[in-house]
Amino acid sequence: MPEGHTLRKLADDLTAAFAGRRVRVSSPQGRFAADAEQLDGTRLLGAESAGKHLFVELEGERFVHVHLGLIGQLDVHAEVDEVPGPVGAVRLRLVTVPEPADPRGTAYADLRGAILCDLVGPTKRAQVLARLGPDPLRADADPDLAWRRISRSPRPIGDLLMDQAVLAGVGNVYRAEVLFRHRIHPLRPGSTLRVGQWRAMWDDLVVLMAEGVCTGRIDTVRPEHTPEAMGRAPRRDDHGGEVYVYRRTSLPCLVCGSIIKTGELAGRNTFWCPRCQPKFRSRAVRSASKHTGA
DNA sequence: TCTCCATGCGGAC
DNA sequence: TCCGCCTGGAGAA
Repeated sequence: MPEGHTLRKLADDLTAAFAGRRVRVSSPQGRFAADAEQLDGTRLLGAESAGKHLFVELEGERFVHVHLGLIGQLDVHAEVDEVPGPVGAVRLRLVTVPEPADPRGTAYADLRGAILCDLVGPTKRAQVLARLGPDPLRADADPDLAWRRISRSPRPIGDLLMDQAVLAGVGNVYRAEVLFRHRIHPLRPGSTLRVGQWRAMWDDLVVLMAEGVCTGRIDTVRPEHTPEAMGRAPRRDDHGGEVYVYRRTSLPCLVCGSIIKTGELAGRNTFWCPRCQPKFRSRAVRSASKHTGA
């Protein structure tokens, strides 16, 4: 279940296992069959991720554009002795072709359940990239582009962080966690943030997501809040990482002990601590309430 | 064994 | 705004 760090790791794994090698391309499920036939036997040049999008480049300026959506998965296997028969609905399968000059073992990759699997050219690829906001995992990303959108928008920051045109690669877990780490309520309007708060969140995402690429999990708790440091049981969850608020509804905040709240934002559940992330009140409201005692 | 829900998004309405 | 995608883990039955 992917946020940007998952896609980056998949792109790296695909590149390591397949780059420069000729591949058999098939679609056992059949939905990509016509495109697979066109690509079969060509050389795979590499893979890259942008936000939650993955592009696998093959000879002839052709790219397989993949988006895993919520339930898609891509399994990459390097150096296997034998390629097993496809299990389940495999939309796309890549298998390396042995070549005498290449001593590496066979690699294969299976794609299932993806929301998107299209064969595209460089123009379409460029269009997809142009629609995306800066990706904290890309060295060429410009956080000021995101700030321009955020600082002008009345939309809640929790909504803006999930908007891939504003910021690419952040999903529901990183959204909830980075807002907690910076003590920002998810409903706070983007236009009320200060630039320093945004830059701090961006810098944090750059580090957190890079760690996620290395570990394959989303860990966001600081050293003093790890299970070891606090003497508490580690989290047992399908994503495996240690987090402050994500899916911790009704549990006590690791920092202050308040009960974690949940609510829907941008069509998804989000989570926050009511004490660590106080509801934002504008200067005008604070000033008025000071006078009225509210 | 069944049912629900989930790190997401595009398209129909 | 809802539904489809059609996987897989958790908890209910």
